[in-house]
Amino acid sequence: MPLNEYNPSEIEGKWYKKWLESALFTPDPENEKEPFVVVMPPPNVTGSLHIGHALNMTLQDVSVRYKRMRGFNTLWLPGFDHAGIATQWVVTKQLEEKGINKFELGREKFVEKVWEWVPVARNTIKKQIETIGASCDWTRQRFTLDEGFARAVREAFSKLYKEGLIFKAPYIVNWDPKDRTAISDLEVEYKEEKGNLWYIRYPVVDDSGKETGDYIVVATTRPETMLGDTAVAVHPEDKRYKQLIGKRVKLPLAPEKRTTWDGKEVSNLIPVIADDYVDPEYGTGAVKITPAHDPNDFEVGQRHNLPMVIVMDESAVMNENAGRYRGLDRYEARKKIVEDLEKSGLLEKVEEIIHNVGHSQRSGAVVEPYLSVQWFVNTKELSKDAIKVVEEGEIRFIPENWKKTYLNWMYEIRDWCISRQIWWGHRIPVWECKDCGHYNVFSDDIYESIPQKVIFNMYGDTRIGQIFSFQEVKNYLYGQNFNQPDKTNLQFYEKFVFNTQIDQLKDEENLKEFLNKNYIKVPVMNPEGIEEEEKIGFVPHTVFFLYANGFIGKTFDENDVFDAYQKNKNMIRFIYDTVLNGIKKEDILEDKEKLKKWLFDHAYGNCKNGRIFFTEMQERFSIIEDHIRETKYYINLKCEKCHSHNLKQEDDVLDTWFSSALWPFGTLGWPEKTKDLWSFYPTSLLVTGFDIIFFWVARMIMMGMHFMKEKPFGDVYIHALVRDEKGEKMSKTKGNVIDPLDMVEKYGADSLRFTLAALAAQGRDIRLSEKRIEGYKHFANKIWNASKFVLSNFENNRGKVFKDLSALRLSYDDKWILTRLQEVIKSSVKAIEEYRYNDYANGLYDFFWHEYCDWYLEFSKERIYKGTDEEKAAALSTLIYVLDRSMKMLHPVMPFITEEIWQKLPFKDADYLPVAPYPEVDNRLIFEEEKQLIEDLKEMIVSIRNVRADFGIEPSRKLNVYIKPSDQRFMSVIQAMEPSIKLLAKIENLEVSEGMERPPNTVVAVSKKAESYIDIAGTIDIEKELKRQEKILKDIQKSISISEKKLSNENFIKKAPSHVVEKEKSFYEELKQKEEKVKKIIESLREVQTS
RNA sequence: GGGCGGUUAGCUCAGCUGGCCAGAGCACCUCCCUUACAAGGAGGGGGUCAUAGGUUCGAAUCCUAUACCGCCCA
Repeated sequence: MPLNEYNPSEIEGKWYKKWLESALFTPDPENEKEPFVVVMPPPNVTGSLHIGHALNMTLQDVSVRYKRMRGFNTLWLPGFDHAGIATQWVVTKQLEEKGINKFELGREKFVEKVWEWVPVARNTIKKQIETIGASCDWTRQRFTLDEGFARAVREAFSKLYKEGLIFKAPYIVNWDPKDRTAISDLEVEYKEEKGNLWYIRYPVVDDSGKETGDYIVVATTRPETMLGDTAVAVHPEDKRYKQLIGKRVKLPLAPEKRTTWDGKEVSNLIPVIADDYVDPEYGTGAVKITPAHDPNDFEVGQRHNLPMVIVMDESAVMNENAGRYRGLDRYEARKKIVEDLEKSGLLEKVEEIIHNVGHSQRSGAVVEPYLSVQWFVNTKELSKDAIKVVEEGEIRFIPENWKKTYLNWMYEIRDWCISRQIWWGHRIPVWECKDCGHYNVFSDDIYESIPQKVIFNMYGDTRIGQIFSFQEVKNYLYGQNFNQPDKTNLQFYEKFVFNTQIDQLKDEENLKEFLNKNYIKVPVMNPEGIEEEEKIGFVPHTVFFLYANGFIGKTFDENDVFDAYQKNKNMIRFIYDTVLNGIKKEDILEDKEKLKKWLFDHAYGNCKNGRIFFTEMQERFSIIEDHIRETKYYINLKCEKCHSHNLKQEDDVLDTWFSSALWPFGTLGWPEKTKDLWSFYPTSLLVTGFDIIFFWVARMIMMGMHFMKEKPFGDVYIHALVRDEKGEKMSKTKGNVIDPLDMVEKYGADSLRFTLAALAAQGRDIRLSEKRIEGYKHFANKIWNASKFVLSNFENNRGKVFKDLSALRLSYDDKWILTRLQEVIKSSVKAIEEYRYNDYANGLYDFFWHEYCDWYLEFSKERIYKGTDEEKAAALSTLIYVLDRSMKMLHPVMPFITEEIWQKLPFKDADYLPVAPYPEVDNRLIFEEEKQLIEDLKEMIVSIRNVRADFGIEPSRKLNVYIKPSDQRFMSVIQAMEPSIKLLAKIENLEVSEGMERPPNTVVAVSKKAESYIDIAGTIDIEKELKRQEKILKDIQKSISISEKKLSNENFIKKAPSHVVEKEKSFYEELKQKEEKVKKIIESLREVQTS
């Protein structure tokens, strides 16, 4: 069936579905073929993909599709990033628009809202990725906050903690006062801003604290932080201040007593200390030291053991340490303080300066260096192997210059602050014991059985609490999974998390039994409808709880109850605090005598101590059982140190990048030793942008080396940033993103992909213009129409087309295009393997358009329309052959149009193009001589066309042309190709002979292998022709002189490589011949002129 | 302040380890609706490759310096 007009939207929709149905992108880990693995950088679930993602996806897909066609067992694993702060930000905004405040909503409800949003964003993005044609394996789709990742994160955290590589410490962090969270160094953006440098006098005091009248002047850009000063530092060798070292100064404006972060009192008389850190040349040579609000000062403070005074709260509002400035915003306080200093004559001067101010990448707020207690990863330790593997070239950066960037950063890596004071993310798996203060870091290692691990993971995930109901567990386990909508969460656990069947949780009965057996039951009473005197209080509930869970037996006395209570006091208190906080606690249980009495009164009045029977008990307590609303279960977590149940999990969540750092192995099943992990780790290639080399790439390498003892990937291709037409960075937060779907709609995914690949030269930013995409749509159209031509002729000549070209009588042009094809196959492979996507795309563009279409197709027409069967067979078979290879080569970059066309071709060697073999060079189809002859023929045709244009002869006018070839060989080519030549050069009559003399009134076109005499049918303007030829001669002679200069240079002959010299020589010869020819023409023209 | 990169045609950019008098797309000019394609065809104009030195037989390509632009880190 012939093709209609090219309409991308008609053909792009259908193929993707078919590919997925045929599972072309789902590799088998047991396959013996060499693997090629790429993990997709997971897009954030914040909105939709921008053009930068499209570039990222396209480049990955080109490499992945290419490798798949080369026969690799190819896996491209897709997924999504929960993107902590970014996603929380998006949802917060959405809620604010509805007038909902997240703090009023509360953590649990807020996180629910985020979970509602995530699939919305996820599905949009997924659809975009599909629309672009990414050949990734959706059956392995993952999420950085899915069940498996939650487990992997806890495992990683716990291991690192136990190895001493994670610690909690007070430290200066970058504090975002708007979002009220710490952020990492990398999340701070510095911008140059105008500011002031205030010079402030600190009065020197004597031993008794009285001002001596001297001052020491310090300079600061942030005067409000002076309230937190605990020293003034000078350089130890600075003569100006030497005598002041050890003395004290009085901190102006500060209250007499301030309190350090850990509750100690600090006076407003602060010491002058000596430290090398101070640059005596800079400012006044004296520096105020604010250890709690400046990173450098913090270090000075550590060295000198200075107290640390925090003067602001989490929102950057001045706190009680600020005395009379308390309650003011930091900038109001700054203003006020400057005013007050001025009034009291303590402000020496003000200088205007330009300085770098740190802003939060996310919220834009000015970052406040702030002392707080945070969790850190000791990256110095982890960086060792991560440095080695890059230094030794085991991991390769492309382009290579990123290696240096990476290493420089790694050499000076700082501890990584991983705690974030937000709600959306992996909650830090640390449970602080409220009784002994011990930090318990739990992973599911504390359980033996898989079902228990599952429940623990659900708990650690905060999907269920430490106290949970059957219903909650059931709903979750049997509910739809986020990654794999056709699976339940339990099935996801089985397949992706534990890699095993979990029968004990499979149906409700088993599940209930499992819970009853393994967890402490907490009866939750229904207080309504109970008579006042029977209302369940703390004591009866506790006794029942102890009884129901077997802490005391069927028979018991006050000793049993007392002991059991004492043993489980923390747990009971915890449970009561959590689920029964309406009930008043009583101290009866703490006192054996009271307890005895109570038991006697309430439970077993007429029975003897220790011998009450169950039935009687039940009679009394039936009232309680009647009022059990439901039974909850309690996860029996205990402090490792004091066994208290009074544990509280950290509220903070982990930096998103902590989980994405595990991406290359977490997605493959780690910490389980799965087949996927075994077969597909380490991965082969990572394609990403340079903006996340530190955030992500470096951390994946560190974590990969640490946990897998092996690099996470071999090659790291760093692509350019796609900028908008103004050259500005597109970013999620700026909102200047371009929706690639618009481009797809207008120009088709193939055109968009081709554009991105063609622009992806290594090392430079891409400034994308829509024009460019439009241009490449024209290319797609060209492919379409050329194919239409080939296919329709094939339809009309089915029997005359052959797969094997060796049996055919190939003509010069067949051999030429086949030779060119081999060369292009070779260069395309080289380009793609070296990640020169632009060369790959442009190489194919040129070949297909300017050789296959512009020349070969045109050459072939004569034989197709008028040739013998034998000639038709050769031409059509070659056309089909080259088209087939071209579609294969173009497929990685233009998957849809190539599939559409290829499916219509004969001799298919696969069901679908994504799994068809990439073309290999066939040495039998290389014909050097014929290739050269056709190149010469092309030049001859162009020279004739040039004459037409120069003389303004319309293409419709056919000319008579006489050709004098320079040798016999070329003459036979002309004869063989005569009809085509006539067609291409629009010639009416063509005469060829070696002894051809220029007929009168003809214009001459000189080419390498021929002189063509063109009868332009009319008297020629001799003047004009002379001028034209003289110009040609001049150009030739200019080249000759350059060439002569080279060849006459002894050193060139001696030192240049021989092939260069040879080339130059033959080039010179050619020029000389041409010069000769042109000279003769000019001569004859002159003769005509004078006669 | 430290580091990295850029400066090539009017615009957007290629040009890999130095080797045919520098290329593409778009834009521009001329001619053409020739049965695959006007989303096309044929032809054309346009650059002392930022500047100044240097290395070399040979430099857009390597080195040094300068200017301007951009990015990253502190």
